[in-house]
Amino acid sequence: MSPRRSVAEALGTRAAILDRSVAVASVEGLEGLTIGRLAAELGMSKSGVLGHFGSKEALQLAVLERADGIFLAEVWEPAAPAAPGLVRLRVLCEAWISYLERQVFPGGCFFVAAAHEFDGRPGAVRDAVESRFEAWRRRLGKEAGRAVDAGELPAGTDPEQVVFELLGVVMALNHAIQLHGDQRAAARARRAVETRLMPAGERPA
Amino acid sequence: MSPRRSVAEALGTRAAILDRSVAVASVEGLEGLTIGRLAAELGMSKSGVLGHFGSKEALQLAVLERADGIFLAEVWEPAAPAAPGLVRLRVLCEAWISYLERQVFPGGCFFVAAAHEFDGRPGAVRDAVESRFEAWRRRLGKEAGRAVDAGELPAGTDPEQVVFELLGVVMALNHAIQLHGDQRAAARARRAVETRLMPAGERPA
DNA sequence: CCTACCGATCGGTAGG
DNA sequence: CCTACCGATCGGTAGG
Repeated sequence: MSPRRSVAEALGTRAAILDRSVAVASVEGLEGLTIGRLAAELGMSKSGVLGHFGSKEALQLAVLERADGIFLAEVWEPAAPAAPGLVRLRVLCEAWISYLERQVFPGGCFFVAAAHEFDGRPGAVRDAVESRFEAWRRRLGKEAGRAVDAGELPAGTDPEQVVFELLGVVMALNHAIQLHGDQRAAARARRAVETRLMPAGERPA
Repeated sequence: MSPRRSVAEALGTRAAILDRSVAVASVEGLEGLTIGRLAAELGMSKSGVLGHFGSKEALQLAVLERADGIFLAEVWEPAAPAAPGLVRLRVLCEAWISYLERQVFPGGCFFVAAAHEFDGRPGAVRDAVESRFEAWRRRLGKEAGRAVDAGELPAGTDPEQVVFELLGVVMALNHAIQLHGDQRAAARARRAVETRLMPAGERPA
């Protein structure tokens, strides 16, 4: 009848564990995230940490969900008010580049890192990462398709091709920042996006 | 005066360890590569494996060197006979795409994976990965520069911008193959390279 | 949420 | 190249 911790306190603890986990996993990876280290950093026991999730895999899935919330708040939401089609696609790309430039996650894009870590290991974590990317590509593809339909991009442009190339630009930027600490890369990424999203009729000869 | 194993046998063992290591690390990562697992798979003792390298980090560096040899043989050497400039750059990109399509390393591009694994951890492995990428970017940049100088690419084209964008295309391809098993991605990558390496004067309006 | 514990595995060493 | 071993750490559980 009188739990030692209130529901609010338990939720606060859970949130604190997830915040710390996102920060650690961003740099060390979702496997490098260990219960023991997490417990020590939070001044808790290992079983105290694990009790909130049940298993390491469940913790990893919760961390992924938390990271997705941050990503959507940083990249998708700022673009939502923009006009659908080419304008929104450009705003999305700018928010995406800015998210990497500002190092919202200290280890770079959380999902790109998770994709590389888990693409060779079947399981729930891999499936979750894959479905996040698919959802994101659908979102971008929808805007690219609208831009083509509205005549803002050249007729015959394949929206999925555009999304593929934009994803590549962002991955190259993430790589340049994280591995080389290259600050000029953001300007390169912006230039590449600009070229790729040049409106119909404005292409240079 | 009479070692239990001849020098040739020791070199053969070392090569066998490295072959196995490259295959494992390609999928599980350079940290996921463990001495104990390697020993079990090779029917050796842990100290037998470790004796050839001295430490896990030294093993990782040797594995990286081995992977680099494979990469150069698969991607650089086929392009060496091609004419310098735009032709060689195109042949390089085709070999690079083919290397990913054929999954020369079962886990995808060894260096992209290693970059993500180590970009947040200072040390000799990280430095080695970074210098491999720099060498590769210099090679590509040199060909791109020649193509610009020869008028094969539009005047004013920034060779480093070209390299940045090509790296992005390849990274997007690697991602699509490894995470999504998307076989159409190679065609997308070829299309993107073709657009990016369109000769001066052949750009569509 | 804790203490106390489990078996497994890690990288590495001693000594041969 | 082996056996035998080291301390440390892993994810997870029992019991409270």
